[in-house]
Amino acid sequence: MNDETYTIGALAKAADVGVETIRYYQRRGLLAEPTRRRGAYRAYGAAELARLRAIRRAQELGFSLDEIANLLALNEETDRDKARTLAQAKITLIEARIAQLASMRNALEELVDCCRNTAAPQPCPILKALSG
Amino acid sequence: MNDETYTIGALAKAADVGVETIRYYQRRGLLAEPTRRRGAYRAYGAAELARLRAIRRAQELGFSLDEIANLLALNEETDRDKARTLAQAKITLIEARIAQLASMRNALEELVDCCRNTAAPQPCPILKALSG
DNA sequence: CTAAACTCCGTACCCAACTACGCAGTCAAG
DNA sequence: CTTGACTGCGTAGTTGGGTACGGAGTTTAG
Repeated sequence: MNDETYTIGALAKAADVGVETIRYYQRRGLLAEPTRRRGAYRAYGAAELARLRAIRRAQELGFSLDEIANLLALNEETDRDKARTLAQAKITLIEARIAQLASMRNALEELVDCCRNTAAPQPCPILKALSG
Repeated sequence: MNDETYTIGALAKAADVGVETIRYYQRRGLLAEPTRRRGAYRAYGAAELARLRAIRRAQELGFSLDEIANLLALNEETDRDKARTLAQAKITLIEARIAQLASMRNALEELVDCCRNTAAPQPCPILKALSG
């Protein structure tokens, strides 16, 4: 366990993911199957750690694993346009989702306000709105 | 097919859901199993149609089927506080999700802007940000 | 009366991204 | 050299909200 090679467990700890997650990424083709060390254990290096961290960063930006596979296959110099297009498309989707959530929130707030401003014998405006 | 009873297919069409969705809601306990008409077919009425519509409205407000089951079990007069509490909690969750999405969008926009403002020989800032 | 359309039921499958399980083989410390 | 942790592998289960399938039986229009 020097600074060049990790077992799967050490890599998982370093990248703060589960061992099964790494195996899963390999099955999905998101992470290359590494060379095997003595015996049959996988041996990983700094490149795999960096890639796992890149996957996590991309996830935090909202990309799916399929999209991440595409992104990470791009060339940093020659595929700038492709990367920007993918990012822009993701922004559009995120904004659509935000708008949808905002309209849910507004509708709910209206109902809650209405509920607060009417007295007890009247039926609940929230439940009323649902039932018809 | 008069105006009092529906077969499952007619009800599905009236509520704009699939036949399988109705059967699924019954399995989940969200919709009561109706009395059977002549033969072994289910016979539905206006109450079931109203309930399906209520389920769809609640879904549009962001509630899960489990939450909807709870909501629809509430009494419109005596459970006002419970309904308001549930709605308020949902608003809080929605706002948290919106904040998360907004921060994704901001990070992506920063990268896209950066990408647009740097020239071709430099590596793509988006891909750079991912890889480290 | 027959054929089409509908309904019955249970069960399996879909999406995404894991997570769990079980048992055999391997490795490192004492 | 043993013990216990770790790893290998394939397969199955999770969540949520359904959808699809297949082989019955039922209904209804012509």
